[in-house]
Amino acid sequence: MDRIAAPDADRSPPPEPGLPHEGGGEPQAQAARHAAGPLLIFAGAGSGKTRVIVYRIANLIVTHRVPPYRILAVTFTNKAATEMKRRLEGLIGPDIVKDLWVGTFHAVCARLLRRHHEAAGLEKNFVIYDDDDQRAVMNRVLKELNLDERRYPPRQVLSRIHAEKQEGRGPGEFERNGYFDDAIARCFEAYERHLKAANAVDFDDLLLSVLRIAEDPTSLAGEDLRARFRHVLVDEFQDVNQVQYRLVRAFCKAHDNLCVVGDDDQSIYRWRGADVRIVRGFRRDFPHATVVKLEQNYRSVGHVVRGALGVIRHASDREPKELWTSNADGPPIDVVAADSEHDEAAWVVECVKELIAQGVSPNEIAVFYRIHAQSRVLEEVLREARIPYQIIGGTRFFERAEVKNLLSYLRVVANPRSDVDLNRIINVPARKIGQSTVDKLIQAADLLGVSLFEAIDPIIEGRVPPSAMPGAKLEPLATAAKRSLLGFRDLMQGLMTEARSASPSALAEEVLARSGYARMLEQDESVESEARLQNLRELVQSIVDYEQEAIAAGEDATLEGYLERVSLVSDVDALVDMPKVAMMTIHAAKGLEFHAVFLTGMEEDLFPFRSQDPNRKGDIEEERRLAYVAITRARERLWITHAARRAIFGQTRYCLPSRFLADLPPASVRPMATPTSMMAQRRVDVGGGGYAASGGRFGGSGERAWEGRGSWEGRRPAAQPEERLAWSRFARDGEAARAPAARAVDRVERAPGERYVEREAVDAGGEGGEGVALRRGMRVFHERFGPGVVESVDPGADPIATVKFSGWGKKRIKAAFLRAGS
DNA sequence: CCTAGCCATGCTGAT
DNA sequence: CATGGCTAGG
Repeated sequence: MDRIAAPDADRSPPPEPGLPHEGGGEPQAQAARHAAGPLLIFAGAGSGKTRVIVYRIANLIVTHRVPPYRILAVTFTNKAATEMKRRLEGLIGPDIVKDLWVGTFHAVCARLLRRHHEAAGLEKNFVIYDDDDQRAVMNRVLKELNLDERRYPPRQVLSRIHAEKQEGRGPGEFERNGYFDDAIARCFEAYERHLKAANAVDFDDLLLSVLRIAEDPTSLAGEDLRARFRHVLVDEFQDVNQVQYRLVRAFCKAHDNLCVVGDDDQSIYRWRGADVRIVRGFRRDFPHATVVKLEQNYRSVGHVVRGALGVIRHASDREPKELWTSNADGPPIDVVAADSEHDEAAWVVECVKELIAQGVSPNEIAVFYRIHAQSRVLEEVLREARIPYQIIGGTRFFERAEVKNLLSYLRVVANPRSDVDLNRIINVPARKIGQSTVDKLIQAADLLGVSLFEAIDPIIEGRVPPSAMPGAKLEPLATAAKRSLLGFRDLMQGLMTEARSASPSALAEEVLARSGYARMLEQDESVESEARLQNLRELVQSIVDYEQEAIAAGEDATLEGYLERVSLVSDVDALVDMPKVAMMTIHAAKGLEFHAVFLTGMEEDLFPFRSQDPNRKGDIEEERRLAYVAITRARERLWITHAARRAIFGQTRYCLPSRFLADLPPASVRPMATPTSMMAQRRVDVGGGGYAASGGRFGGSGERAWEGRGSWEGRRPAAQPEERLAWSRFARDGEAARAPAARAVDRVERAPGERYVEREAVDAGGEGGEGVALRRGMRVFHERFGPGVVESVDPGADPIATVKFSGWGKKRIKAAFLRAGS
């Protein structure tokens, strides 16, 4: 009976495709056996695309005798790369696998760029600047150009620049429209100049630099890049940007042995330059391409597949395809109405507990959310319940201040020209080098045209080297500042000397000891300092891990090697196979699958997300595809939760269920409400005549395929009318809400114990209808637009309210046409 | 001239 | 609500 304890027992595995001894006429096998020329695989969610790539690589090596080092397989995360290697090792053995080029675009390009750094005008020890570093550079640039950072927010300027770079354009090709763009163009130019001076690259540069080399017909390095690979495979092809596409085309120029696997329905990275048109235009670019469609889903139960299809069916502009499955229906999707984010979290934890009690391993359970800010409440409740969990992303380990500080020390040791890193640590721990001293140092560096580190000696000695501009004059430093600066220089030089002989981990220990960083934290006996020390120990351990891995792979463990790896890992990659419940954003969930999935915060404005900032326009279509990705991660059990109110970004919002919920086929859904939510509901029923009698969209029909089936019914009976209400009354057609109007109930911030107070207020309110005052945050119902939330009210004899409706947006409505909604 | 504490202001998603 | 810029104190 227990399908939970044995998750995939009733699932037949897909046919084994593609190994030489295998026959098979399935699309999977066809794709795996395809040997030469362009190949496009449209792979629906759960159709086994990783399997196809793995078998195809094995086939190329075993049958077609392609040397492994001539094969490049690009994945989207390091985790996917690791998984791919693991599976290949089982097929063809570790010795062959270690010669393959498997990795993310960024990791592969970093490796190639180390090899061809000269062609890109970089030193071999270049460092990779992350978001924070980039912002620091941009702040300096804005200051240098005398631009007001209120008018030119560093984030926005950077995002413009990244957009350009992702299209393959440099400052020279920047198209200006108006004088605002002139400023951006100057920032762009200065930003590039600063990176270059610091011997640093950003993420875009990793790809762009390699691309420029690869597309250069005259350079030897370019020739090497174009001839290096004989087969190129790209996973998640729907999410490549122009630069990445040009890159793979350059790699394949000689032979067109390009195999791409993608699903336009899962394109969720448009905001970072991904261009779905690339996958859609592939057949135009490669008219002789073989096209294979994988449309059978082997992963999920029927209800989950149909739920996902319901959502994606409404997407405009998709490649025609129809995902299907022969898997059993399985349990329906539970759509759960909660009262608040706390109520939602409590529900999730209860369900998780139950799953674990059923024997489901915690690492087969995942909790998804749209944005990181949602994770905190969930985390608190899980911790309280002593359920092991792991948060993927968020305030990531490598973004913690202490971790970044230690890394900055190491990066300066590796590359003294890295100004951002030097600036970060020059006074950490505090060593009496304050802002004014640093300012003078920056000024000196600008004047002399050298890095901050190189400017230390000249400024201390007050001498101007002959290379400097004529007439250059340095701001004199106070004696105390000179001494501090000298101490810092000696510290760093000592560490650089140490680095020549010590291992990276030993060097890290030295940094902590000599810089006084460890002592600073030890002296402060606060809990935070304790945690920071622990994080630093963890970081040192990660260096040790790296060294051991490098030795095992027969490579040298270098500081540069470690720093590069650290710059490119994401937390998804760190997802360990320990029995922990995984919590992550949906973006991080792409490519993963779990037995049970909780998709939380399914509310308008949160998912689909809409920014407060009216200048930033969301993309509903991309949000829809994101919902599709989320749903298709679940193999068997899927809960989708939404809350009626949610405190987020420092304010309480009143929320409508997401429009995507209305797209789920009713027959695959089991609507529910948390106990607290039901209480809230009953209050309204008492006050206004109630929805209970109305039944609702799912009430009384024969649509409930789940009725009386499966062990879940017994444990969590859901067929009580009340429990369906909170969900059903927001069904898209608004049918459920034809019930007699409930009167105004303002649910603002009321503790559970206060609910009778509220009810009294309702009872005292007199007749329904006119006498009801509309208030901000109140839920209302309109005959045509359905349920909505009041945003503001223009008072008067005939008040007009601005109401936000699910799926309709904001409308101005006369209060007389509105009924209280709940 | 440095440092520590205060107040204010932006916030999706990630290699 | 967290980082960061700013001010007052040392």
